[in-house]
Amino acid sequence: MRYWLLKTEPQEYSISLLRSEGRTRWEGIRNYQARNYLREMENGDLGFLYHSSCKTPGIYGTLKISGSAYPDNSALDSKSKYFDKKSKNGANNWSAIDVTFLAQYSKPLLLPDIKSLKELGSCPLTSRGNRLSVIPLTLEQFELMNEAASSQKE
DNA sequence: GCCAACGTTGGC
DNA sequence: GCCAACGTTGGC
Repeated sequence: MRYWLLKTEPQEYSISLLRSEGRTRWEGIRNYQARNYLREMENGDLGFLYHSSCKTPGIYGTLKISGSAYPDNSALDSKSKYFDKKSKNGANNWSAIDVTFLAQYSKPLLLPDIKSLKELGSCPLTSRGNRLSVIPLTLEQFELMNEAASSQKE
């Protein structure tokens, strides 16, 4: 069992949309390191949903990985915003995976609060210039952040 | 294989 | 909107 943090911009795909849909395809990853992490994911892994590029970046809820990675066909679709002209059927560089909604925090754990967790140790989320959209976490990091998020007052 | 130019990400 | 940081591209 592994633990992950998945980034999305709320205007792109929000926690409330994931909650209403229940399950979605996590597609459009166009970074090799992030893609490699998608391929390392296993059914039942747990993750956070993080919202970036918004007024209040932070962790908004939890999700579960469903199944394992498969080809991201949006790379082949010239009408898709994720189209990659270098990918072809049979030579598609990119992967997608399904995720299932678990919970939405009543109050998100915002980035300044995450940075204040000294026990977090080194994490790509809080290191300088972080741009990775799929981030692996240790069990300890996951539990620390989950408890910090769950124990927040309204 | 180096590295400058360019594009993108993401916090502020 | 700004800008630092980073990944990718492409000429050599």
